[in-house]
Amino acid sequence: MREKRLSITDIARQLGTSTTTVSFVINGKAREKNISQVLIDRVEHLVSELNYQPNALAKSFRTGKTMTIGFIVDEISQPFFSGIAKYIDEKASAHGYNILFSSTKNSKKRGGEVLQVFNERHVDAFIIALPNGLENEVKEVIGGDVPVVLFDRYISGFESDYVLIDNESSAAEATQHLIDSGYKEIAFVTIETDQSQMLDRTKGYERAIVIAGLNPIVKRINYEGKPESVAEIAAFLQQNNQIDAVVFACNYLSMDGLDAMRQLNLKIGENIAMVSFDDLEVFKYFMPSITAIAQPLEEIADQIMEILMYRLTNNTNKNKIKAVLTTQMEIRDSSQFKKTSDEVQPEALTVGK
Amino acid sequence: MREKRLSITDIARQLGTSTTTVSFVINGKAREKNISQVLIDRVEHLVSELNYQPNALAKSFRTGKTMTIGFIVDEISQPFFSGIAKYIDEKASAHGYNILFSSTKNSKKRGGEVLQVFNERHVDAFIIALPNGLENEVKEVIGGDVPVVLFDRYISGFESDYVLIDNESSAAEATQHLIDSGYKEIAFVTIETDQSQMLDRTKGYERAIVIAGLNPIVKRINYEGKPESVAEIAAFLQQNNQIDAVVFACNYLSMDGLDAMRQLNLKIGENIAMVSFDDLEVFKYFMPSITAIAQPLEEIADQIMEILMYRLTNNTNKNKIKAVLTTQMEIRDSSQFKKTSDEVQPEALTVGK
DNA sequence: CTGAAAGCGCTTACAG
DNA sequence: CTGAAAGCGCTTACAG
Repeated sequence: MREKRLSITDIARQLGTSTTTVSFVINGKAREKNISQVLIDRVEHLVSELNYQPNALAKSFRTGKTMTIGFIVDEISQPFFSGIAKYIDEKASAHGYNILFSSTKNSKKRGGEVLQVFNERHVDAFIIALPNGLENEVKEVIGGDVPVVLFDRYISGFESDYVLIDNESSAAEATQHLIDSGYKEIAFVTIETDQSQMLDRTKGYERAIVIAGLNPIVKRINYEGKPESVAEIAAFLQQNNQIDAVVFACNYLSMDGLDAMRQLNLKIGENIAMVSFDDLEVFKYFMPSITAIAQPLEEIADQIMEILMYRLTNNTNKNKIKAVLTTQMEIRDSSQFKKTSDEVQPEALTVGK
Repeated sequence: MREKRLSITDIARQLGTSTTTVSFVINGKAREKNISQVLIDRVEHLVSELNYQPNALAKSFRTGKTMTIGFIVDEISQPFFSGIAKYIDEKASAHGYNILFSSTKNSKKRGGEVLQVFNERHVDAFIIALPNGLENEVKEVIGGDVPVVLFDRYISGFESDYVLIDNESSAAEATQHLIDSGYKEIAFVTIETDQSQMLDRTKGYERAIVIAGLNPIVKRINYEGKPESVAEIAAFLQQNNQIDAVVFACNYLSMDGLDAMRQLNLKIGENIAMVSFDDLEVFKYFMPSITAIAQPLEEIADQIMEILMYRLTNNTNKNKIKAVLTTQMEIRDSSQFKKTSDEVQPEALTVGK
């Protein structure tokens, strides 16, 4: 099928006209180029009769546009990223764009390579959750003429279009919710990182704790792998057994925390409360269900695509666009009002296994 | 940066040689084409000095190869598909390929469009979880000269390379496990579909049930959306309250089932046992943890890529390759040996909200 | 209003 | 051993 494909020359020849005319008609520039209606009709008729499809490769080569968007994230299989990917794909497809994706594994080296490869492929735009330390590569590789929208995290001092959520106030809200529910020893589990979203979440937690006159208890995991993380969280909770509530700073930490608490035989909602930053569908079905800060995935994707489409059609405005979206706290059973010790049903401890 | 790019002509001119020679050297054909070592060295030296990168678009246009693989699934955000995507990306990147993805939303129409668009973009190969009814489109659009590997499901009578799992025996094994654990009224919840993987899973369930002399109880959800599905499952469980165990045929049904059981206040592992076809990380941390059939994601991706690389380098072998992988049943608490009624702790019913 | 033609940056058959 | 040149299928400045 691919071999016998028609070219624009075939169409022009059959019509006794020029490729110029055919090209103009096909690309909807007929009016603007003052092609006569008769010719337009003849071209359109033959094109649809022969089901002629222009060769996208030739077109890309000629115009430099690939109708492709590079989507670069830490790991595509993380629910947050695959959720964003879903909506980005929907919206990009509607505009005739397709998504080329790759995961950086949170590695600067791998991130640089992906950036380079996608740039060589001439993607028309980039959507990136950028690993730290890659600012120069982004600037250099992309060289200013390709639209880039960063999301999930920002690089301070790095000018770019951004779509973010209000991490600080969301974390503060989650913490305040635990305070309001009567918890006094509220820990915050995050990762050892300089990624902005994690720092801002920590800041929000600390702000709420300090205002309430409580002691901040922050645990920073040096993330090397799931088993290590689970062990570290378990050790932390064991060594600080005064802790009555935990805010986990992102969904994989919440997961690791659930594993740790299970291993320690801690009963969520009984011995310990928790809130997860990032919601997952399952959290609703957990016993008890898990309170979570839900990021507005579709809205994030919407904003990203809106900015991108704007840049793609009109990149003269050099003012950077920064969208900061709000989150939604889904209050569930894991953060119920704190039971005093005599309210705890002793038999509860025997159940759930 | 993009504007001032060097072309192969620049290199040739600076070297006083021809583009032919430069092209041969760059593409590693220098030896084969008997280019003298002196010339090779001079070309390589200048290329690396100027950091010359061939224009990928020109190359694709000329050769028809895009070093791109089209990855088409129902929905990229489903954990099974994003998990496969993760490994496919890793392996494809290692071979210099990148992944263009799109979701079909399980729609024949949308699937056909994606197929068409990716084909026009000249992807070098396709990896597809094919919606039913799209066999002709695949055949027509792809036209036989582009490698295609189908996964997750097969289309009976449609010859192609496949990577599948042994759905029937996996479902039989899961069912048998429930039988062995003392359950007698074991239901199977699937969707109304003619997709092979779901039919095979149903077959496996029925086989085990019949051999054990039990009554098959199959519920087929006409999947229209999550709330409807949850409601249907809930109604089904309520109307058939003799059911003491359920096998859910895929991960989103397991999720919906968890929601339904929660609404009915059924305690998993107490009032009702369950096994999920498809494992999720969270199932390990559930209270109780959920027994699941785990598909070997990385192995599936490995097989897909192995077949693809074989086809991409040597597509003369017309015999189709069919890989059928085995699953792993992760036995957890949701399918514990059935408690007799006096063993059930009555207070359990008051816990978990 | 329309067409002849150059040119994008490669690859490769062909000639010597 | 090496190079001049055609050609892939488009787009578009230019001429009329």
